[in-house]
Parts: sequence; structure tokens; C-alpha cells
Amino acid sequence: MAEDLRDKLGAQHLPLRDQVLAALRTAIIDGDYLPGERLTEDRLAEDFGVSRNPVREALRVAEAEGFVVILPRRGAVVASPSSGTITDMFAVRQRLETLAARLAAERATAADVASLRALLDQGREATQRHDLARVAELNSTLHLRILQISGNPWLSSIAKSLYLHVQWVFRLGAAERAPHSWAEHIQLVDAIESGDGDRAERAALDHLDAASAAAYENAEGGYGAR
Amino acid sequence: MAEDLRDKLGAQHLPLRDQVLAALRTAIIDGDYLPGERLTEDRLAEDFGVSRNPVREALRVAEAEGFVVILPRRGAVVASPSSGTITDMFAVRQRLETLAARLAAERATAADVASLRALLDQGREATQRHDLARVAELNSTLHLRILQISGNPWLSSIAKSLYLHVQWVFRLGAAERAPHSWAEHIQLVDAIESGDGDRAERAALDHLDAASAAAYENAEGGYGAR
DNA sequence: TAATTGTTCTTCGTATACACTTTGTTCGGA
DNA sequence: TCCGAACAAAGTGTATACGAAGAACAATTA
Repeated sequence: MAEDLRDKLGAQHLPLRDQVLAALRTAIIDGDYLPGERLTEDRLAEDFGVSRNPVREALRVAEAEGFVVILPRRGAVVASPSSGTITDMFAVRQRLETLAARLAAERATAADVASLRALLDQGREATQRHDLARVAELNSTLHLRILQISGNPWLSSIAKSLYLHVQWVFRLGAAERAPHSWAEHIQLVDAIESGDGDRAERAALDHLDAASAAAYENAEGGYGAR
Repeated sequence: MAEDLRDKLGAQHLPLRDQVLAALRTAIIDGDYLPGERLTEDRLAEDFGVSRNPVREALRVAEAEGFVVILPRRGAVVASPSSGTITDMFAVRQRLETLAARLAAERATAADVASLRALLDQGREATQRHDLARVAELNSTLHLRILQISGNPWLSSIAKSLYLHVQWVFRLGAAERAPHSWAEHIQLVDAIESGDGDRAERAALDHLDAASAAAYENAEGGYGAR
């Protein structure tokens, strides 16, 4: 990689607040900070080894993204995704990801399709190796890639954020449903390659239906306010 | 999300950062700060009469919302909505607002419908008085109200943010197309009242098509990168 | 027991300091 | 005149300290 060169030129010293935000997000998604848990500024500052300022800025963005709730004069707590919001999230995702699939089908170049197929291959391989973590990672990458191919930045950024939340909820509910979702992925990529928007949309819909059904199986008795 | 908690506890404080954020948003939407304009922290702090901290926190959120772009070590500039993003925004809005209309139709109570009708009446009245500002305001309120009735917080917050951006782009492109949009609004509310999701979705679609067509008429020669 | 008071924790906002980048300017030399 | 390097200015990024005020909880009192 030529990145070491750029590092030397000091081009991108990404601000502490962004590192903190990223760390905070993954900590929440990974369940290191559990829903309802209190996140005082001092504590986070200490956890991440920075001063309070970057922490505060990261918290504001995390609030805007829905990962934490900030109570005036009382500070931040990790948000509690209720089973209600799962339904809501999937309803929105359905509209958004079907659109993404359609746009991707209409705009995908040969190179785009090739990159999707490559991910599919890696996914099949990882599934055979029972490398669940890798499968989940590839799953994300595939979805994000489709969003990117759709070429609509709004769609992309909104769906990306939703997708993170879905991951979060999934992990809280323990199981990842990875194994059988790859068949649907193949359908989806086939449809995108065909350039048929309707077909791509239908494939995305099937995929989401299955995903939301799986989410509900996991969700039984998992969430609840506290 | 957890709004019920909120208004119970930290009643009516309204942190400065939120006031600054609101002021910043409206300043940008109203064109007081023009796209590409540089927003130094000191300047904003002075404009709003606060210190740098609240300003910084507001800026981070404004960045997450897409109103400003923050260049590392160089500060914030007002974002430049290009004509490309208008198409993208309307594509997403179409998916989202049709969903909102459907959900609203399925869930609206008699009181909900009444509040929509009240807005409609006020809108008709304001139109007769040629009070354009008021008409635009009622227009927003109506849409936001429908989102609220949909009962899906994700949908609501995402669409709300998109809606703000649409307003922004509209104002930059000068004209507001308020006058003839009320007929469509009436159709929409009628459909919601009927409880027929399909019909409501169709009405929302018609409305958006008209709006996006109007946006394009305005947009001709309006935007352009700088 | 119920109400009141006090203490403590923590956020919120202000102020200040300083390192480091980026940008703009000036000035000497070809 | 033009070029480039040294220098100065502006502004962000981060840390730290401090006072004010709200909220929670414990202690005290009626």
C-alpha cells in the first residue's frame, strides 16, 4: 500500500472526536456498553484516554445517530432499541433497500457486478469454513457495496446508518442468521446483473422479508425497556 | 425515541448547543449563510453570543445532518447542494413519504384526521390572503404531522431531515411553489381519512411527482458547483 | 411515615492556553 | 519580473480548570 507515504505527509490526522465516535459506536454495537448503561463524560474520556471535549462532540453525533439518548443535565445513556423499533426499522429498510437494489440494477457496470460476485465467492467460502465473523463482515460489505453502486449518496448514508442499527439489534439478540442468507444474496446479485430493476427490487424484498422474520425469531423475549 | 423520558425529566432547559444548532440550521436554510461560505468557530460564537464549545458541538451535528462540511484542520463551510442531489433526495423522499402516507392511513384516529383538516383549512385561508410565508409554514407542518401520525420514529426523523434539505434547496432556487399544491394536499388527507393505504400511497406519490417537477423548473441554471 | 434539607455527582457553559496546519505575505535572489 | 523560501497570521484540535445549576440520594426532622 502507498498509505505509509501519505501518513508521512501528515495528510490525514483524523481528529480524536472521530476516533472516539467510531470507538463508541462499535462499543455499543458490540454490546460492550449495554442499553440503558450510563455514559458519563469523565468515564468515556478515561476509557478512551482523551479529554472531555472530544468525547462531548462524539456524544452529540452519537445522539443524532440514535445510539445514545442524552437527558438534559443528566448525561448520556445507551439507547434501548425496543422490539417496536425493530419493526419500524425494517419497514424503512424495505423501502430504502429495494430502491437501492433497483438503482444498482440500472446502473451497475461490469466491474461493479464483478466485485459483488467476488464478495459472494468469499462469502460461500467463509460459510464452508464456518467462519461466522467473516461471513457477517462480508454480509455487511455486500450490502454497503450495493448501496454504493446505487450512486445515491442520500440513500447510501441513510441506509448505512440504519444498517448499523440493525446489526446492533441483531447482536443484542445474540444469534447471527448468516448461514442461509447467501442463497438470497445470490438471487439479488443475479438480478442486479440482469439490469432488471423490478426483478432486483423483488429480490431485495425477499431478502428483507427473510431477514425480518429471522429477527423476530431472535427477538422473542430479548429486549424490553428497563 | 425515548422522548417520553425526556419531557418528564429535564423539562424546559434547552441547552445552548441545541439553540445554536437550530439557529444555524435556519440561518443556512434561509440563505443567511450561503453555500461555500466559511464558518469559523469564532465567528459563529460571536454571531450567536456564546463560547466556542456549544458552537463546536452544534457544528458536528450539522455536519452529520449534511448542512455543513468540515474539512480537517480547516474548519466548516456551508454545504453546497448540487442539482444532482435534488434528484437523489426526491427518489428517497418518494419511498419514504409514500410509506408515511400508507401508515398514516392505516393508523390515523379521528382526532388525527381532524388536525390535518384544520391545517388544510388554515392553508386555504392563508392562500386566499396571499400570505406566502404562512402557506409555506403550514405546508411543512402538514407534512410533519403526517409523519408523526405514521407512528414510525425512524421514518419520521429521517424524512424530517430530508424535508429540511428540500426546503433549503427550494429557497436557494428562490420560488416556493406553494399555490397549487393544496389541491394535492386535500387528496392526500382524504385518502388518509379513508384508511385505504394504497390510495394514500398513490396520493403521496402524485404530490411528490408534482413537487419534484416544480423543483426542476426552479432548478434550471440555479445551482452548479463553485 | 412523610416531608425537608443537605450533600454529592455530573452536566453545561465559559475561559484560557498551546501545539500544529494551512494560508497568506514578504523579501531576497536569479 | 518572476520564483521560492522564510516568516507571520489565522484557525482548528485538544487539554484543562472553574463556576453555576440540576438531579439523585441520603440524612434529618416533624
